[in-house]
Amino acid sequence: MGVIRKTKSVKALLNEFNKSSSAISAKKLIESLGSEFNKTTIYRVLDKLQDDGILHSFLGKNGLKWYAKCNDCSSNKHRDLHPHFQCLDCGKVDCLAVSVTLPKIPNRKIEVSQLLIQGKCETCFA
Amino acid sequence: MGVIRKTKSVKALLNEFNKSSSAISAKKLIESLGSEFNKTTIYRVLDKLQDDGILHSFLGKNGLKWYAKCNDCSSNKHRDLHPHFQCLDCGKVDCLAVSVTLPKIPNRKIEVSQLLIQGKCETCFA
DNA sequence: AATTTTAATGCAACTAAGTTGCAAATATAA
DNA sequence: TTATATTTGCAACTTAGTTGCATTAAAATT
Repeated sequence: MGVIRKTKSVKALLNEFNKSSSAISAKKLIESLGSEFNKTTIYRVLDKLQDDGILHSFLGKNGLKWYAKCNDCSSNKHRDLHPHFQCLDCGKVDCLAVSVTLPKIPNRKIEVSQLLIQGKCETCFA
Repeated sequence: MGVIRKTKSVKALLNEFNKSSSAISAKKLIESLGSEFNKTTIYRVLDKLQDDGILHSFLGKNGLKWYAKCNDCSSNKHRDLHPHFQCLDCGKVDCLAVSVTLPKIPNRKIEVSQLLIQGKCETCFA
């Protein structure tokens, strides 16, 4: 919730997410920006952008952490179901603009949900 | 697909999964069986049991790997949607006996899906 | 039952994503 | 411009999971 400062690293990261609407893994961001910024900084800025509701995160293949711009999500709560699609061939991950209805689960309180769909993307599905 | 041998480690692991129907993390299994078997062995047996369709795996909180007994899943393909519920308080994970309908996604081929629901379980939801 | 074959195991060293503490640097407020 | 609070880099660390290889133990063959 902190006041986020417009530092070089914040700008650089936001810029990456504005280039395309795909999700980007922390690993990838460190590959592309790691010579300019320390990986600790990258992790911390991503964290902060998530806290501020600008990005949301989820786990992809192999437990890698991915981030994507929040579109519909309210800034501080992430209660909605985020379906993500990861291509098992090229590794690309997209947020799907589709809503999924959760099953009714009695006696439990749902706080977050994560739906990861894996397969072949438009490009790799020949 | 290899012929799986009935070794001590295989029996011990199967025994753990027969004790309860909850999912168990690899980490937990290493904690409870790690003095008797090497962690490498545990990881390898889990892998093999998965290959043979006896267990299935998925990623929980923090990207930790969890395993659970396969009930409805066909032995070699895991195309069905497996909803899992992880309690954010006590950490317990259960396979939900609920079916979830996947959205239609044109031009992509769905191979696996994973739905992780997080919140408070029956016990922790007071 | 003894031997051969093949798969399973232990060990130690490694990999890699992500984290932590702290001193130095930088952005913002005063 | 100075004071304050946040951000950064660095190096060292944590930890889940993996790899190669020599040894051991199942199961198949004789």
